[in-house]
Amino acid sequence: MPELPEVETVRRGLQPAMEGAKIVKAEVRRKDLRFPFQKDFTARLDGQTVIGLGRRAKYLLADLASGDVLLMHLGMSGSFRVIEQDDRQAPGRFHHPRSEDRTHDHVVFHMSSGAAIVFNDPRRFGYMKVIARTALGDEPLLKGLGPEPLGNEFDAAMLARACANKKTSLKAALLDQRVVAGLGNIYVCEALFRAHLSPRRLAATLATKKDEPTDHARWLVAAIHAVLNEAIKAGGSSLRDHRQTSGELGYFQHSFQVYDREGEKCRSPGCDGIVRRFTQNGRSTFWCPKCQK
DNA sequence: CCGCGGGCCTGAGAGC
DNA sequence: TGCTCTCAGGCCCGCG
Repeated sequence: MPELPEVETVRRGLQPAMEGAKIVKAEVRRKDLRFPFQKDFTARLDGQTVIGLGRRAKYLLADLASGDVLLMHLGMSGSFRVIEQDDRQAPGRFHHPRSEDRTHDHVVFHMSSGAAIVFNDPRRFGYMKVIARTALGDEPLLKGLGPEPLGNEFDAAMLARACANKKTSLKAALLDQRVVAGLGNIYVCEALFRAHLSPRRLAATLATKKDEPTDHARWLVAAIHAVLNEAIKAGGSSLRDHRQTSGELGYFQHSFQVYDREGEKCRSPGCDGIVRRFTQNGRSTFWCPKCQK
């Protein structure tokens, strides 16, 4: 499911239920998600107070009082929902994708407040792992990640430098988590559209020969900032699986300009182009050939 | 080192 | 209705 705005939406939804609360018991309902659970996974969570809930790229990180960090990734289809104590008696009251089908509820955190936090993931591309906070810097899953797109370090100069020696397309470069961490297929398509840049353009064209950022790099950074901030404000995009932790839908999908709009009219003012789709590195790219150059 | 394609899973939707 | 096929928001790994 989830790109940065969806993960951030989930983080904000989980925060009130997790921060300051204790995980009385962690329940794991199968032996693996994408990877097998660590042998001591539940033992390291049981009885732990959650100090804070953060996000790095598409990862959620729960800081525990023990000094461990619980690392969580939603994969393609992972979702969390928070069931308040009052609602646990009446499960029909909250909405959830496939709300009748609890088959894919793989992990439950039973919290000291009486709330249950349930992780559901049909495709099981998601995963969870407990690591020592002191080992965060060596964690292979996080090690290669580029800058946060909404962080201070990410600007046109940095993006240009990261792309300067790339031999690949702009689309592929923005999907590369080493270049910038947190974008996925939807928001890359949308950002390129807003910047009026072709997904086929070479990534290296964002930099001059002296590795200085071009105006295109500046447009693109502005477009990335705008689309992510707007999407977060909208609670993310709900296509198939993404829900907020309350069960509510995000609504940024109504603001898509190109994603999933193949054959429809370009929404750029004054442009009469048609949105097209093609495959790049095995993924669908949506764009307007008329106003993205 | 880099870039690409395959594979991991299940479910939804299209077409027959 | 039901089968088969394609596709899906991510990321690791092995290959050239």
